[in-house]
Amino acid sequence: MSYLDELNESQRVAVEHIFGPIMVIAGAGSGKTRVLTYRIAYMMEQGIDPFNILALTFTNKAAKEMTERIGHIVGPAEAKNISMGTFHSVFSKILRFNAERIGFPNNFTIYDTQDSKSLIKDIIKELNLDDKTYKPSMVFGRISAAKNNLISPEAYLANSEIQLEDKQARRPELGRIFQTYANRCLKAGAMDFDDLLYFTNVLLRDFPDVLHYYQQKFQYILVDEYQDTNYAQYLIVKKLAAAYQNICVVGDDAQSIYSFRGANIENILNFRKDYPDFALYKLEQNYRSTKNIVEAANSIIKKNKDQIFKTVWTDNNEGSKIKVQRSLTDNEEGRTIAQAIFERKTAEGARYQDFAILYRTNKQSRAFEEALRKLNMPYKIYGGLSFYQRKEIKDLLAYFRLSANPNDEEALKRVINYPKRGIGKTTIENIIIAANRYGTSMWEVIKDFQRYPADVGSAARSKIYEFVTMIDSFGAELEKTDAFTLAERIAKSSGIIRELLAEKDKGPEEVERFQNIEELLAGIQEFVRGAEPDAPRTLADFMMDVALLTDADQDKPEDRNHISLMTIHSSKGLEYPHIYIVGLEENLFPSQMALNSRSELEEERRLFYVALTRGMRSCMLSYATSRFTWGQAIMSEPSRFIDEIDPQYLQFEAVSRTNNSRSLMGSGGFERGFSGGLNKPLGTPPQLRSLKEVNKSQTPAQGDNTPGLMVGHNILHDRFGKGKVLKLEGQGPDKKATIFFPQHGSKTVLLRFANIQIIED
DNA sequence: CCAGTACTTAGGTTG
DNA sequence: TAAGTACTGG
Repeated sequence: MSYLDELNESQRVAVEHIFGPIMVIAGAGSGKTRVLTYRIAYMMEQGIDPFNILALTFTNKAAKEMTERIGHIVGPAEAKNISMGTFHSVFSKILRFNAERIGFPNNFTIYDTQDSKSLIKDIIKELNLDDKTYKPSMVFGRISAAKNNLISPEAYLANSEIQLEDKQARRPELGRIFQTYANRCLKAGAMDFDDLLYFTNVLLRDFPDVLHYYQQKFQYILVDEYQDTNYAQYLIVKKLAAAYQNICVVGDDAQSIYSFRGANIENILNFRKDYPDFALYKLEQNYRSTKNIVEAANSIIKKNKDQIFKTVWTDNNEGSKIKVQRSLTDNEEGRTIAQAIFERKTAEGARYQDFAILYRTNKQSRAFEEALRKLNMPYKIYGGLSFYQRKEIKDLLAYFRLSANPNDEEALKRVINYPKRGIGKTTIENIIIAANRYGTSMWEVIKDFQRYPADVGSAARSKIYEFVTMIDSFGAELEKTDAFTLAERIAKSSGIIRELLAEKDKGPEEVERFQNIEELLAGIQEFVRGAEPDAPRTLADFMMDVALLTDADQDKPEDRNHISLMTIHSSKGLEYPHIYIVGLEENLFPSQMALNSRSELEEERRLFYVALTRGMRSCMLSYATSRFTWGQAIMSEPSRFIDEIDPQYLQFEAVSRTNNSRSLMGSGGFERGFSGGLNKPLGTPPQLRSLKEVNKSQTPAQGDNTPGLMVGHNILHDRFGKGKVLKLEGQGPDKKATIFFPQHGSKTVLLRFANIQIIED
């Protein structure tokens, strides 16, 4: 067993201790992943069936890498049989097997945050609540927190403490929104991210046979990043492990940075209570970073009160000191860092992938992006708006979702009138009203207006009928056709491709949109092609976990030669030879919102600790003295975290490198400020405004502007040019025509307004 | 019904 | 600044 020789003493003990509860407290860079992979490989060599192993990781990427590494030791075929993945992905699979038990279809949709917020927004409107007191993101946050603590809507409403709290905060209707939201998700056959945990717990709580089945299946459980699990995750793991108690949790309290989504450091303490005879191992030797970095990080984390005592140390070289870099503006910071990377790369012959720029908030990426592009250095931004969040992708996915689960309300609302097919806002609102009245989904209503009468005109009904027929026809193909063929067909016959093609010559963004659709289709093709002979590879299969994918997951090894830009949160678990922690300013890092309490500030400090410990050989800290926020330059002070590092590990570089002729004038930021002032539109003078209002009185023709217009006529429109009349409908002032314009596609216009001439040809 | 424009307002991190 | 909504003219 050669790999055991690659472990130090404490690592080896943790690997070989495979029965009973154990906790591994693993300092940053101490070989935690190595312990986990070797432990699983070791278990399998001891004869444990991979089917009986459950390994929960924090990201899909970590799961994938670990599966690969275990595969190298025990063989890929065997490694594949381990249940390894994020909580969300493993639980979503369990839920799909058992969905009908809890009243969901097994092809339930997973709502992403966007979907959830959009639904909440609609509900707030429907309940006639003020959307200023009930801001969708705040409401969503409350609901999410409730679910992470396994509080049902009913329990929420019944809990007098919560109710009092909401009343005092002047949002007494939160419980009702929560209840409505849960109801609508159920009707839509949809779960949000939190539901994946919440309902897994319900399933295991209410169905002893299911619990028993999974307890028998998962006789050996490993949990990575245990410090970032929330109450729901804690309880589920506890239930699953109850029968055999072969549970190994690995974590580092110093790297707990997800309390905002319910992560609870108490779980570490609870572990001691739940398994009093547990074994505790500490991994304290850091193999990743220089002495300077390790010591600097230690000197920071020492300032926190809440922590489990441990001493992280390293045998590595001392390394260079941590440079502190000041810039005048955020844009100059971008140039300075890009320049610094360029110089180091040249001096050391380093590769691009050796560098990472880490920031607190996604929006900071811009300055670096621009600077790197100017210097022609390849970079990749992780996080932010992911591929699957882009509008055009979500639109197409909405069609896929509808095909698999037509009750999916968010998908339906998204595409029932996209591309435009003349189903307007009022129509959609009335469908929702009807659906609510009959306690059913929007789809059921539009499928059968006889059964569920709705206030929808006959013109709209016929268009809806066409839409329903189309979705039905897609649905009928789901099981018969492979994912790629069907996806392509949907893209075409939904009109999305036509829509994007028509806009393609508008500009580079439109071209990119079209390419994104092509990329998605190519991805589906690969999904089908990469399938094992008898594995199901339908579009529904593809859709199963699309909602759970992130950008980092589709990172291909071949194109890794770039500088990485990401938030510190998403850098967790990664390492880079050279890192640049930027935007170290008060109110940005630590975030202004974290200044209210000690515990929040300590979490920011842990975040800084995580950032520092990503670095292997060098680390630079950077801040700017002024920064653009919402179009205004705001002065900023260096972060307290810089002062908190023992100065013996720091080297201050007071003068900015790019402080050359160009920036004397006041670099980027100020330039922007100036031109902003100069180009600022003068604003509409009051006189003009009132003139416009006068004009209003002499507005449009009461009736039809183009009498005698018939279907089939060729016409000339003042904006869209030549076209052919396809359809006429409505009477008097509401009379409208659907006209096909070769250059613009088909449009519906009100004849009262449209400037149309009939032409002969 | 559609498209262009004026106005408002964002608090941050992620599966 | 940038995105999202409300308004308005055709």
